[in-house]
Amino acid sequence: MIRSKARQAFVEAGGNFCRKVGLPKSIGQIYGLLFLSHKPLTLEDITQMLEISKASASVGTRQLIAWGAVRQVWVPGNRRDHFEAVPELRQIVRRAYAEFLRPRLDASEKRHARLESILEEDLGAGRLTPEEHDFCASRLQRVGRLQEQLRTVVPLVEQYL
Amino acid sequence: MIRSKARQAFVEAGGNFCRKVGLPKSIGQIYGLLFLSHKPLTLEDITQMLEISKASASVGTRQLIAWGAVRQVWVPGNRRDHFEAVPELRQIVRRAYAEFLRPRLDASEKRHARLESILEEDLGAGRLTPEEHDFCASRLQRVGRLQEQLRTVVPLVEQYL
DNA sequence: CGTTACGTTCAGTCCGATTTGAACGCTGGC
DNA sequence: GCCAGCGTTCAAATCGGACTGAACGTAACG
Repeated sequence: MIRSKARQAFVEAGGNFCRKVGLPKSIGQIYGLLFLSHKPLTLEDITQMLEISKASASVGTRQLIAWGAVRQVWVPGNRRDHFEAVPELRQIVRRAYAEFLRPRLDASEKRHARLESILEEDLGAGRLTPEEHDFCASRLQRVGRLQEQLRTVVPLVEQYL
Repeated sequence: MIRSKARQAFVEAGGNFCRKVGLPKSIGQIYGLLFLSHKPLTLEDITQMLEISKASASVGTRQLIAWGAVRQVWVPGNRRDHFEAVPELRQIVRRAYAEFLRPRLDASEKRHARLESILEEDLGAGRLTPEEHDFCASRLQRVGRLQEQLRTVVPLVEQYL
C-alpha cells in the first residue's frame, strides 16, 4: 500500500496513461511509483506498494530499463536489485519517438512506395479501370503529401522539445 | 471481396494502423476502403468487401462521420445510405488533435495542479516527511515543465501541418 | 395500410493481451 | 556443498474491448 495520496494518485495517472496509449497498465504504475520515490525500490517494494505480482513487476521493470526510463542501482550490503526512475522526461519522450514513431514513419513511407507499384500492376492486370487507377493514384498522392508534412514537422518537435 | 490488390493492401494498412493506435481495426479498414473508392459505397458494399458484420459497418461509419472523416451522401433513386471518405487528411489529423489530444492535455494540467495541492495535504497530515515532500515537489515540477513544453510545441505542429 | 428493405441496437461471443502463480535456475552465504 | 533468497520464465487464468447475430424500429414503396 502507498501512504501518500499524492503518490497514489500519480501512480494511478501513470497506469491510466499507459492503458490509454496501449501499454500495460503496470508499466505506467511502476514508473510513476519510482518517479516519486526518493530512494531506489526493490522488486518486493514494488509488488507490495502496487499490489501486483512479482512477475509483472519483473517484466515491467526490465521493459522500462530497456526503454531507458528506469535505472538499476546496486545498494551495498543488499542482494536485491534496486530500481530508480530516470527523471529526464524529455529524453524519454525523445527516445520513445526515435524508437517507436520514427521507425513506423519510415516503414509507412516504404509501404507507400510499394503501394504505388502495386497500383500499376492492378492497372496492367485489368483489376482496375484506367479511371479507377487514376483516382486511386491521386488519393495515394494525398497520403504521400501528408507523410512529407509529417517529415517536416517531426524535426521541429524534436528540436523544441 | 476486393479485386484490386492495391485497395486490399491499403485497407489492411488502415486496419493495422488503427489497431496499433488502439482503435477498432474495422474503422481503419472502412476508411481505407472509402478513401480509395471512386464512388460512394453502401453499408452492404462495405460488409461484403471487408467481410465484416452489418453491425460493425454501421457503428464504424457513424463513428467516422462523427469524426468528420467520412461523409454520408444520398444517391438519387436509391434508398440506401451511401458513404464516401473525406480526403482532406490534414484536416482530419487536426480535428483528431483538437478532439482527442487537446482535451487530454488540458485534463492533464488540471490533474497536475490537483496533485500539487494533494502533496501539501500529505505533508500536513504527516503522510510524507518534509524531505520526501520536497523531493516529490521537485519531481512534479519536472512534469509541469514537460507539459509547458508540450504546450509550446503543439501550436507549432498545428501550424506546420 | 401492409409489406419489405434498411439501419440501429443490444446481449452474447470471441480474441488478443496482460496478469498471475508456480516452477525453475542462479547466486551468495554458511 | 547445501541452503535460502531472488529474479526470471511459462502456462493458465483473467480481463477489456471489438465483433457478431438476431431482434427491433423506421421509412419507403406498392
